[in-house]
Amino acid sequence: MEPLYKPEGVEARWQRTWEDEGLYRAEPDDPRPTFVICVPPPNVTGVLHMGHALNGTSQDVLIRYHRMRGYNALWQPGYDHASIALQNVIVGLLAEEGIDRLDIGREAFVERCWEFIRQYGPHIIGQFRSLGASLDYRRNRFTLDDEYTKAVMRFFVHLANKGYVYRGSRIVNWCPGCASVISDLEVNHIEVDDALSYVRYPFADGDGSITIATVRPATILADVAVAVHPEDERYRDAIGREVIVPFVERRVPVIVDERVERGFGTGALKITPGHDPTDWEIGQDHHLLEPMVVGLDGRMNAEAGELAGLTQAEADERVLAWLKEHDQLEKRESYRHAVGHCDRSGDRVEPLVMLQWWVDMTELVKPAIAVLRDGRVRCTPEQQTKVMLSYLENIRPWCISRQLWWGHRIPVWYCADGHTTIAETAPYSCAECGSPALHQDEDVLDTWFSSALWPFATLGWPEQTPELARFYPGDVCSTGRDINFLWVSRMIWAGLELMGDIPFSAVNYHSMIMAPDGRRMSKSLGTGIDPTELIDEYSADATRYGLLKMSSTQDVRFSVGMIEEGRKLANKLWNVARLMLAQSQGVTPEARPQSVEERWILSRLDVTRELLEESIPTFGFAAAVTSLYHLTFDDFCDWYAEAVKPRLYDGDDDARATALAALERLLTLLHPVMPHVTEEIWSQFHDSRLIVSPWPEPYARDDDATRTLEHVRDAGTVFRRSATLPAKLSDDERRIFDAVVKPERQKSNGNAEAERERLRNEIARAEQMLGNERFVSKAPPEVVEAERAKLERYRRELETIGD
RNA sequence: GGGCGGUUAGCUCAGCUGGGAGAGCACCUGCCUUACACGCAGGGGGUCGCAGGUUCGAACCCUGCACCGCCCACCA
Repeated sequence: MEPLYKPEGVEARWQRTWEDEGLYRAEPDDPRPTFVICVPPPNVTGVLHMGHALNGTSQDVLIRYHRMRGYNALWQPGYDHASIALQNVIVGLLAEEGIDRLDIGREAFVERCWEFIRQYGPHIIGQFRSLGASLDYRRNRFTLDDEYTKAVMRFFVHLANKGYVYRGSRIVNWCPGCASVISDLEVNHIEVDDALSYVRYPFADGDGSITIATVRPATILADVAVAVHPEDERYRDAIGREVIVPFVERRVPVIVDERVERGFGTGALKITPGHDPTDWEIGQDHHLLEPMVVGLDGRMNAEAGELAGLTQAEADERVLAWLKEHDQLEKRESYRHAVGHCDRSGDRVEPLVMLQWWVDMTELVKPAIAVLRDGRVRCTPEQQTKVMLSYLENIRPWCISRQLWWGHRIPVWYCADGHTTIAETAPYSCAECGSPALHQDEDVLDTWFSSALWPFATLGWPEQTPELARFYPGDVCSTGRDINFLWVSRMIWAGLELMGDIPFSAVNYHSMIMAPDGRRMSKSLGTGIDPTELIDEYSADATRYGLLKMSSTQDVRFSVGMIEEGRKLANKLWNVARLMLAQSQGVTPEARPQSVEERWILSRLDVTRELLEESIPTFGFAAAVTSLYHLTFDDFCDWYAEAVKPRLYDGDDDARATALAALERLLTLLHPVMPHVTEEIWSQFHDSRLIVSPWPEPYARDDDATRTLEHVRDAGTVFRRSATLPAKLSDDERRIFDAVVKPERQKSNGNAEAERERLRNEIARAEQMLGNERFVSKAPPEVVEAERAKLERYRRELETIGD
């Protein structure tokens, strides 16, 4: 064994070995209790990013921990077809070749997508492997596999049969860049600088006018009414009269609606149901027409008459010019407001009225609301429960159709008479008229429609497989907050609807790792840090450690120092193992503690075991790795190893056997976090595999040993500062003292006076507190008692130092 | 506009239900002591964002303010 731990080669070797020996596998006929993690399937469009690496590591810690604790632990890999994201990637790749997707057609385009999947799908799974993720790689699933597609079709038909899925004409978010509608959750509201134009609409009877405010003058062409608030005194006389829409000079009514904000603009709102969500809702209630003057390309369409073909900005100019000419533009003021943009393409979203497929959510989410309320599904951090609930309680219809080619095609067929047939597989004839001439809906489903089924479709649903029976419901879903609504909430209600049970009982939201400058890590900003480079430079073990240390509940800035800490830990472990193994050839590990430091380290190991048993299942990974670091450096190496070293050299077999037993226990505790280096060391003195070794049993704590060690530590501190060896040390204490505290440090004695000063101050403070009657009477007795003990100790120490 | 979180050492962050301000890195001093210089032993460094309040006692609880970040959102 080399003095410097070199992870190159070691990690890949163990990853191969563990997988080849089938140690990652979970089987349905394994009778032990199950532990199942639902892994967010990464998109195939990207490489592993920091979020994947952090999430993968925390899940792997959970899986390895539960595996060691004797669970039948299933962690199943897979990836998502990422309908809109991948389609955009392929469109971009084609564009580089100068090809338009419309030129090559749907079939060829989809084939290009599959080529991409075949090329990059294994790539991202391979990156999880190099992190040491102990997924059951045989069970890899893809959301567009035949079996999975069957589940998606069953889901759609199920919802349609229950009346939740319907086709309807509603206002949608149209993304001109993606040439598709998107759901509300895929819209980002971004602040933009606009101008608010105040426009006079003359009354049709020629008596005066009413002024409205708009940021989109060109949409005036599609106005069907002007609305005011029912209790707005200013407009009481206007209600029921007609106004003339400028430019198109159309007569429209003045209506009342409570959704109008009296305080905004003039308190009068032009109603354009074809191009604004609020207006659309008002239009629905008042049975207004929904004309549209903007087309799918974002330009003015044929309905815009002489403005047809212009961009909206150009059309705005033309309308404003007309208004000025006719003295109907009262004023313009600059105005900053949030406007919807497509999450994928960044294009400004165009609200349009279109015929699309929808899921009516209100009833579907009720069971999900219930399980979140009663704690059957718990979130960490728990504030997220409230966030999720407020989303579900205010849920709106979900638009699930997309005008894309890549994805699950909607299982709906139309005949020439316009009848609709909904079926899991292509029907031979129309369900209504029997016509065999059918054509399938051209659209595909929202990619998240299939993701909602992930926890059970990956287990074989709708088939009743042994896997499904054994591994559903699962236990944990670990993810980022960014897909809370898109994915997590949908798995919960879909699981309850289709399986009649929750998909998991705990959701862990990991922190977001920001770039060192505090900005979001992103490829486009150039702030991304590639975790595979960290693995190459620092090892997977060190990267895992560092990421876990960064995984607090809040968002955190990336700092390479955490990873370096992990590398140091691996190296430290390697070297203390080197010491112990070199001294213990042919010795069988067995805890036969003879001395106080041995009793003490076994006790310390057990304290840490208990701490890990509390923190790991509750996702407190940062606390877990911190305790492991201090256990290894401070307790195991700096105190225990130093103290026991002389006896190892002396050939004390009890000390050697105990050292190996303590090392074993340390490796076991560290294995979930740093699997490779611990397995490598383990293999130096075992034929078995650490990955499947049992988690340590509780060990009787030894408070006496702890007290002794603390006494030596205190004595050492006093000794160093005073250059005077304290008298009353027992034999055991003196031995540890000689081994660890090292007498030659006698020279560093310059601080004796400063130390006396400190102790005097402490004594004065404690005396003051104990002299405070209200403190003594009102503070809990144990606190007062502790203060008395401190006072005693300080006085003793001051005496020990002497003058 | 609504909601959530943050502000602690030069940097990145811990600090659980109120009771002696912590870690890692960086910095300074001394050590190549036969496991480890990716190390060992020590050290300096903080008005816990600001202002009030509750309490014997506040980084922690309450109120207000400032700044930063995130999520949600149909005031045109």
